[in-house]
Amino acid sequence: MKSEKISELTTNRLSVYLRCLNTLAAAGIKTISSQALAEQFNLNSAQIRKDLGYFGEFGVRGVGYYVADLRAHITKILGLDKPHRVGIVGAGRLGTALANYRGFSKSNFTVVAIFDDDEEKIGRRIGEDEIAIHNVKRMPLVVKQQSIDVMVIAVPARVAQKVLNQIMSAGIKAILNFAPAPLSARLDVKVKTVDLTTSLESLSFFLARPQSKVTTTRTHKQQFEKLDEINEQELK
Amino acid sequence: MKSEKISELTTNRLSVYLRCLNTLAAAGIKTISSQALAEQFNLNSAQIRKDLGYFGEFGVRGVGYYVADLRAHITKILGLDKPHRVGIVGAGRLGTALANYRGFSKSNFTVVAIFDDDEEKIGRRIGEDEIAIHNVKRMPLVVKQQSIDVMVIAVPARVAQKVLNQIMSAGIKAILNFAPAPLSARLDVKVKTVDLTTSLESLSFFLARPQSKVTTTRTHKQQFEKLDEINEQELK
DNA sequence: CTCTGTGAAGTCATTCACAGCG
DNA sequence: CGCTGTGAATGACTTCACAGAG
Repeated sequence: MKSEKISELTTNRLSVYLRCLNTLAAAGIKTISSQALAEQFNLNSAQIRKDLGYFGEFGVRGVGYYVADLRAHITKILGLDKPHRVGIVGAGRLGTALANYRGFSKSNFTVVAIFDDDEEKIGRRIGEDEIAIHNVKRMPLVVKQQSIDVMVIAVPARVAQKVLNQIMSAGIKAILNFAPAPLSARLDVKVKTVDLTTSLESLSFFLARPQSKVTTTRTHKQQFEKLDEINEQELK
Repeated sequence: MKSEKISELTTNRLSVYLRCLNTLAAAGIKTISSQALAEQFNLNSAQIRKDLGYFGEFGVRGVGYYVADLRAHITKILGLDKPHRVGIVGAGRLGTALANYRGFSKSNFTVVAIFDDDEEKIGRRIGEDEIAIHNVKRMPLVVKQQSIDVMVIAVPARVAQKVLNQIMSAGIKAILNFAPAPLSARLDVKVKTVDLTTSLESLSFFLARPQSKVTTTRTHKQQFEKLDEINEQELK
């Protein structure tokens, strides 16, 4: 176990490995080698070993990794053994869709509050879980009361920096940003931006020049494009 | 103008530059140097010049770039001068939220169809634009009729690969995937995955070890974290 | 004299390849 | 003997630094 700096590329991949292990565990597979794992999910075996190597020695030489064991380790590494409580700023379409999204719960994330500045919306409750919409001004208070540790920005780009500043003032250190805006944050605060506009525009570039193949970032290429093995399943 | 391979990191940044130029144009600024652009938006001036350099010589030495001119060039490079027609597979919460999202239109994207396999939903129309929900089996037909060139996957991970195969069969070459699943695609098809689970889990990792600073991918660091210049705006 | 465009250098990430453990 | 863990090699991306255009 070293104390090197861990790249975000590595943490992203750990999340992917965890997902793969979940699939394997569900299939009843008890043990797997880095090679088998790599082949099955289009990854690189050396990279798996290297990524895991930053955190310890979880494998057994000559055998591979015990699925349940490795799963527990990665869960711990990613801090998913402790629950996270999520707030969403912006009760628009995206914000409410995210509030209702059930996919987070598997990873121990629960949406517990929504914030907005629209008097019309404040006080209402959203979705089956009846999540309350609070006045954005009460954020510091609600963050404390509800023990929120992750905040999602789902507001227009125009006000994103202001909202980010409020979130930082409320003491939040981890933020998932959906606003297509360049944001500045303190160094002790982590902002992860998901930019749908950029994603689409990048796809548009690909369409605009089908001849000159765009080089995909290697990680993604491996993860998502298996060389030619087109596995055309029947149309449903 | 060279004919090198363009990295996806570059195309992502072109999209960001375009956004910055839009802001500048709106502010009435006619001309800007790579340095000024970099400072204003937390970018690196050499990288801006290098990125642009792959496509031509758009600047004027001693002056910088003409905002309107560069904007037109990048728009053309990204293929945003031609409209794109988008289909969404999955009429769940995420799919419908995306169908209603107005942010795409600025970039010349229009959502024209939704697909689902739920008989309850097929035939209905969604949102102000009354976008029809089609049977996913009719995808090849609707793709042709509506000239769809970009498809969004907003279905559960379980069926994502199957849906991707159907999309590829329908002749689509550019796909934005929201399903948290490892997908395989033909090499002539571009799949861009937006993985909310991985994003959140990566944030969780950051929270789990605040001591050892995670090294952010440099591009993002520059874009989103301006060294210490905390600009604490008043709470609204 | 300023700022672009670009080789060269530097930094970081991935893949190779193999020593050595179980 | 198979597979991990890891230095060494390769490759990709970013930043530096400066020649030369305007």
